[in-house]
Amino acid sequence: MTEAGGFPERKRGSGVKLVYDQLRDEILDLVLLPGSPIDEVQLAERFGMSRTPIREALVRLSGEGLVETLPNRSTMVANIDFLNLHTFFDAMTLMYRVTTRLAATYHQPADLEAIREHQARFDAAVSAQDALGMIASNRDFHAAIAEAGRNPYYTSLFLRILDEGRRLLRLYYQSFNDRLPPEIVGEHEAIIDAIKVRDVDLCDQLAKTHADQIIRQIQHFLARDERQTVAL
Amino acid sequence: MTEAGGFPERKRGSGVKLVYDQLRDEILDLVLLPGSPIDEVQLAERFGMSRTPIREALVRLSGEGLVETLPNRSTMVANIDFLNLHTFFDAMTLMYRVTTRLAATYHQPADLEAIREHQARFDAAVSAQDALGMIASNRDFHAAIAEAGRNPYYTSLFLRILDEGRRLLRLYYQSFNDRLPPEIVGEHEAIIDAIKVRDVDLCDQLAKTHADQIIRQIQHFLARDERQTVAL
DNA sequence: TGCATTTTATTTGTCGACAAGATTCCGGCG
DNA sequence: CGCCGGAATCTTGTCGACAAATAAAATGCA
Repeated sequence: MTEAGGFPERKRGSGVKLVYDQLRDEILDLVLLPGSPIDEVQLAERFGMSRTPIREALVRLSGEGLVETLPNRSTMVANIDFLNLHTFFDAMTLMYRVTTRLAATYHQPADLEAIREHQARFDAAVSAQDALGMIASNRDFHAAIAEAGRNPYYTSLFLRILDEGRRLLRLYYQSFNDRLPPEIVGEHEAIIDAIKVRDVDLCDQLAKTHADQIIRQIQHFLARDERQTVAL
Repeated sequence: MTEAGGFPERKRGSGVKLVYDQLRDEILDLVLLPGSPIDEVQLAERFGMSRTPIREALVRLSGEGLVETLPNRSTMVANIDFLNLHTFFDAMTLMYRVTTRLAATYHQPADLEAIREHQARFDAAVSAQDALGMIASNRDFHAAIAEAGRNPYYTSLFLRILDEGRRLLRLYYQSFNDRLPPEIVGEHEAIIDAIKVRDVDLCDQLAKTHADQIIRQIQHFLARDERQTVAL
């Protein structure tokens, strides 16, 4: 399990970002399950560095709500609050709408290219029936739209929501190995077109429909999941 | 300047919060001016602790955008981006509206009391012509409304926006020693009433008017400030 | 004198160590 | 047999020290 100190040399100051990115990915991909404790010493050994940079990465993750830390007690991966999912859905819908509207107004040519690129990747994931790829590229697609809207306040909240959503979806795909509804591809295309012709109202409407679609999907999974849980 | 080690004994784990709160206040109150560098060693001496907790507090502040940190270089108090104030105004208006609407729907009796308490404090500050007290209690007033709305996603973004606004207002009050328009008191009362009777649409409308009022005020200050700057 | 380069000094990022809380384990007592 | 309290163990928060990276100063050269 442990290794003979064979760690790649890393530049000064890169350690925190490394462990931050890695931990973040593992949390969002549910490699680290919600509620599971995080041991600083263990991480330090794993990454071959001292506890200090690990600690800083954890503080950052805590700031983004991906990790919960009780004073003098172990920090753990943030739980998913199933009881208040409606607040999540509400915020998600609003952010979908607002960012898409703003993208229609403020986007520049380069933005459309970036958005199309992510959509292509999403399309490829759909063809390959790669559920996890779909989840990731769907997130990137909407993140690119938010970027095009050029409002950092919205973007930061939206990114947080998208990540939380990624975690949620991943939870269900992991359990049931399911697929996202194919309508989503077409909806993405429609959104791109609406952004391109700068039709704000259409963007708003499409974003709302799109959000509803995804929410319905999640609720569908959730209902199924509850049935199984009860069955046991 | 330096002291003979006479620091109040503090509990283990309280150090970070102490320095975090203190720094945060000083940043928002413009005691620490935007763009001014922050010296970790100096802070460590000032608070009578090692650099480690200082560092953690700075990382937290950086996560909230109150501090900007370049790798291997000095961290400094975050600048105010005057060129993109419109994104700030846009987000502020939306958050005013959304949180007030949600408060109308989800508030409970205790919430109204808290809101009224902050409004009373705001009123007192107005009577005392205490501009800084007005700024602070205005922020708390709206924060309490957001809390009553019970959507942590909105609340966290709104708090960040309110703090940024506090810094902006403080900037102008510091320069001109001015007063907020008295209409605000009445607007607050109207908002409280609308929340109490759970009139969502009225809340929305009042929140928008209120946001416009404050934005106009800030822009008014900003225009004046530009004139003075040019005059020099 | 002015510019480029080396040297010094300052500041940050990381480390290992240690002590305060917390947790677990264990034995004593009711 | 179960509950309580203390000892041992583990984890976290904080510290001082050191080395890399940067900034500042000093030196050399044109």
